[in-house]
Amino acid sequence: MLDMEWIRNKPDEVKAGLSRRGIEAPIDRLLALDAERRKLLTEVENLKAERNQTSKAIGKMKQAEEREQKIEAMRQLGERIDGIDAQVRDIEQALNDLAVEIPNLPDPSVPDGPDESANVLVRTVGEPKQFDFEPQPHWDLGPALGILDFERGVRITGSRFYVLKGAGARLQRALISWMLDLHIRQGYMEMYTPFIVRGQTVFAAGQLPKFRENLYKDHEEDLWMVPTAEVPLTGLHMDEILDGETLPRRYAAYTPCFRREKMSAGRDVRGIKRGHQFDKVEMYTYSTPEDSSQLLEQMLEHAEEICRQLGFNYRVLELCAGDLSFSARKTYDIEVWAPGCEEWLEVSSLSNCGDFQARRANARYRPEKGARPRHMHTLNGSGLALPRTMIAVLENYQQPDGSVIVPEVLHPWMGGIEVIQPEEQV
RNA sequence: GGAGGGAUGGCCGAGUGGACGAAGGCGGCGGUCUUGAAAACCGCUGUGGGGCAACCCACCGGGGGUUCGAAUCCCUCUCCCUCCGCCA
Repeated sequence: MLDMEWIRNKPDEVKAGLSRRGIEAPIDRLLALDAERRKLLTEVENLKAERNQTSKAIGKMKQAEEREQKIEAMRQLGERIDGIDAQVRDIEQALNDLAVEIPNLPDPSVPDGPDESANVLVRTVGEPKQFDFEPQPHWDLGPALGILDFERGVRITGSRFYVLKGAGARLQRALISWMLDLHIRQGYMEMYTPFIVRGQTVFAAGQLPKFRENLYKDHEEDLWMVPTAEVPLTGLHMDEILDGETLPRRYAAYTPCFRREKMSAGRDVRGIKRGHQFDKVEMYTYSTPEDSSQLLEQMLEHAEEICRQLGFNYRVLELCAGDLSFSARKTYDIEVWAPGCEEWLEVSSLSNCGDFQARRANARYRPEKGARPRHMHTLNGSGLALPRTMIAVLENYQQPDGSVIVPEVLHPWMGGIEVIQPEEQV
């Protein structure tokens, strides 16, 4: 949610920012409603002041005649007040309906561009791994090793679901544990959150009301399955006022993520790259407005550390204005090279959302004792998305015989498995 | 799922429809006293909105209603607690 006061004072800047995203928001309509709202508010508040004052006096009146006369006058005044109040409510509803659909403004440092083709390559780290044989894609490797089962996933649930088996399931769990432990060393507090949340929480993160069709929802209750840990972590401090000295606060959480992705049916159908359910370890930071830019760079570094320790060849992209997601004002993506399916896989997306989500969540902090509360800034970033990390591990560490070497950093969690060999009896 | 009880300011805890934005206590901040500290005493101590100065409006879990006037009465929803049932 954008700051109404800012829209009122700098409408041209707001329009310019939104047009960089390729969006023409109804700012003028918003301003007209806002002016009307304030006009009516001033009017009705004056009437209420009069009513309050007279009602107080009525309580002390002795003469029945004067008393009755005033009561009648106030009854009529009350009707006028009710009428104007109803108008104000309608206007506020209309105002809100418009405001909640307007995306965040891009940070001034974000490059121009209409879509992903204009994203800027920040750096590439490492070289594509060289093989003296033809590297296989994971959708061949995994089933051959008996650690990845598409047929049974489809049988249980439907298309785009799969089962990880044996060392495959264990490898994913090892990645989760290792990444969480690394994030703890990087200064994050590990969190375990609910995986289904109320609509208000989804709204706070920005996925509602606009992206309803991408979410799974309980059929009779207002409960939604999380599309990312970003959602419960944004909800964590809803309606709170935190002590400024406790910022920044860094949280890391493992959650499954559920996405209907109706829009993307037909894309990336092969393999485990894009499913309706996937696991992710997420980093999240609450910060002051002053620190958030620098903290985004830090979180990027923290995610890159994972890629480096896994020995990946990866690249960092900065998203252009037209490719930013709804709540973000600046975003970096990290992509790793998968030699089997021969593509760059987005394993992480790190965003500074500024005060956009905090405003929707009413999450504030007090800079110092006695000072007025301000909205915090929120930042989120994957560290990392599991299926794509699994793809990169399998495809980069494969050997000519189809076995896969387990990266050394994961050994403590693999129970002695250093090479994944074909499983028996699966 | 069934029965009952509750929800008040940072916390605890009062509150007969008009004197309550709300007693009292705790905590916090400032001051007096003191060489310093403690104690004692005095004062201040919520959020949002409109004007953006004085001031005004709203908020006592959420929403709706009764009334000239609601923390206080009515309806409804949510959440919490206790007991029973069921379960991991």
